[in-house]
Amino acid sequence: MNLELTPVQTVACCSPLSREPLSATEAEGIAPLLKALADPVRLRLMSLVASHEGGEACVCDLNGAFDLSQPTISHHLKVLHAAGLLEREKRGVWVYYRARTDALANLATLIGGHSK
Amino acid sequence: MNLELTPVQTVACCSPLSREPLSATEAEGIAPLLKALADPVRLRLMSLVASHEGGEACVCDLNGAFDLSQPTISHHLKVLHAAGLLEREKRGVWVYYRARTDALANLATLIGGHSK
DNA sequence: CGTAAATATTTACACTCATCTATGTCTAAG
DNA sequence: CTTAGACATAGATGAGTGTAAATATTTACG
Repeated sequence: MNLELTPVQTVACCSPLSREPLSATEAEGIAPLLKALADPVRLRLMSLVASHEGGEACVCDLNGAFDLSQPTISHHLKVLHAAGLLEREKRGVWVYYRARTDALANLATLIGGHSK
Repeated sequence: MNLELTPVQTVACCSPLSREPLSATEAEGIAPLLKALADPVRLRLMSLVASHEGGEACVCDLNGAFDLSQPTISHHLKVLHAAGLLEREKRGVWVYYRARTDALANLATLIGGHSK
């Protein structure tokens, strides 16, 4: 039912914001990625995972950092995963999330346009 | 009525996502900036303004690029301005918007963390 | 002053979203 | 098989958001 390619692929295919105008389809591909990051809880989740030892963290590590219910954290992780910003891997009873640093780097290049 | 500091100032004061965990207050300061960008129309608006000749564009230049009513474009510009991503300057009958490239650069550094 | 043009504000509404509670699924251990 | 723990899903609710229509504000020019 979904005809879109993953946001991660989308963000890698266009020049920085200030170089040339974004097309409508490009913008519609990138916006979901930013929308996934545009939440305080998800920002902290990304930061926690990305800065965690080994570049990964299990949900049990993350739940404690927030004053939110476990399903809420699970929901936010799902959003970040759906956007392609987090990778999931189940090991035994635990689920580990790893940050997609390439996606973050591409996004940063698109926004800041520091080089290419 | 608003007791918060501008998001532009907020984003400049913390290390990249993958260096150390974001605090709750930091995340709440940065999220509005991303939320302002997390819309296809606003992304294109930022791109149009930033890539326009002279780094600025008047609303009359922007309205035509979209299939939306003028008040809607005005609304989106207001959101970007409130977030500190656009500067406003009225010259005669026209209003010119200029992209806050420093804010974009800071945001990119925070997300991508390419250096410091 | 009066009119026209450029842009902003207000109001209203449909839609999305963040969160909770309750429940389900999977894995490991007795 | 049963029980417990880790994580996900489902459904509900209240708050927020994108859009349009109508209206207001500002500026330029006769």
